[in-house]
Amino acid sequence: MIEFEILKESKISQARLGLLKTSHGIVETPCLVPVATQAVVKTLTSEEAEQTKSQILIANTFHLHLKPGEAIVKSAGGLHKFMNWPKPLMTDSGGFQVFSLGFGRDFGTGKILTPHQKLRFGTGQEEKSNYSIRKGQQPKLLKITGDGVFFTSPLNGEKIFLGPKESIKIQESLGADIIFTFDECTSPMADYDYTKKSLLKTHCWAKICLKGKKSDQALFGIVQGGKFKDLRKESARFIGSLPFDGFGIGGEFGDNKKIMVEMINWVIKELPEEKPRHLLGIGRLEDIAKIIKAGIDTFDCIVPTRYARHGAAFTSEGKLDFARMKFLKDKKPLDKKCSCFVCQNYRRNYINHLFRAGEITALKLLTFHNLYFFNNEIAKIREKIKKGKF
RNA sequence: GCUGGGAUGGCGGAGCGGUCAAUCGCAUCAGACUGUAAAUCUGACGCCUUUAUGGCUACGUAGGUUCGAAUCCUACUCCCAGCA
Repeated sequence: MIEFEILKESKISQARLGLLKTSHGIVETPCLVPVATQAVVKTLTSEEAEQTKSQILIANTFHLHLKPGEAIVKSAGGLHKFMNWPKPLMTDSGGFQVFSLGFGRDFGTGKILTPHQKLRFGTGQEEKSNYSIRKGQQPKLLKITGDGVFFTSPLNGEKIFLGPKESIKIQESLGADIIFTFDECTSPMADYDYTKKSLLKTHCWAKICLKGKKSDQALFGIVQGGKFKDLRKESARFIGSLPFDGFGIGGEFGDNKKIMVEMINWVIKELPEEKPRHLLGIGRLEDIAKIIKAGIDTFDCIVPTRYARHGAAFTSEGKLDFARMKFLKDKKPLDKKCSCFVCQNYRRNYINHLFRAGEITALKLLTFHNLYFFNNEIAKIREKIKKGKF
């Protein structure tokens, strides 16, 4: 079980300062939840992940079900022991893979359409959008049914069925502190009718998850509804009315950032104030301030970690690309304003050399720094909320 | 000195008569990445031109054969291997 204590609510925004108390420790919110899909923050040991000031991680039900299988994790004493992470953990339900291995894969889009993709595909709202996903349509490699989803394993092509009951059962075996309902994350290309039908399914699954859960883990219900205001509000009202321990806001966020913040506003008004709100899969640096101001308590995002592996360092000077040769002659620390161990001990020329030489340590150093940097930026925001300045 | 092999864009290396400004890899540059099929993907990469089914210069050097040569022939220069 968890307890959520709101320490302070901002008077100038919807932001709030809180404590999310779990049996594995307390999370100060607002807070980034780094992604540990396969029970690891890629490139880091759990000890290193802790040193980045990360307070809580999120692992993935679908991927851990495939490999190594929840039985292995359970017999190891649960996820915390398995990965030697003593702090709080979340598991995502596998609902995102309904999108990422489905329509996301088919059309090559993420959950926010880029301007280029918008031009190419339309948004699903326009009548003439040739590529919008309509009611009854199925992804190429998945079959989405009323009971759950038949996946094609990306590892070996095997058929895998995951529904609300299966997801909860797996998440109980994994043993995270906070688990999520099994949902369908919809595509930004889904039209109104598709989204509405999907929403009803997600709602039905949410009830099954709630009913099927036997453990004392905290269960968060997930709000869907895409970019459509009435559906978002309907979903928030419905999911918000159920006795969940907290709420996830998931799904697509249209084709621009303004809409994203607007959508969060629609949803949050309908959710019980006293419970924690988790925004699923959003967390670029430029988004973080906005979503916290909109009232988000926790959010997970692959940006600090994946971008690191692609050579990007987020610093007080902006985003630096360590795939570029120019840093070979740069003897400055990665970020002179950062106090992480990478910035204290290593210089840009060396990190650049390692990255360009294909050395895995470069990925570790950049991952470590990026997480530390993100966590630090968010700590500053918490400080501002405390002082009434955010 | 003789015999054999070779010289291709920043590098490595394909091509062996036309569809070749030249496969591919590396390097370089640019872009993408938001509940991780992601240490990944996309694009540019002789010069000029905003674009092209555009122009120019190119496959060691100099000639030649041919309607047409990176590709065939001759000479030269250099490199490599084996033998003296």
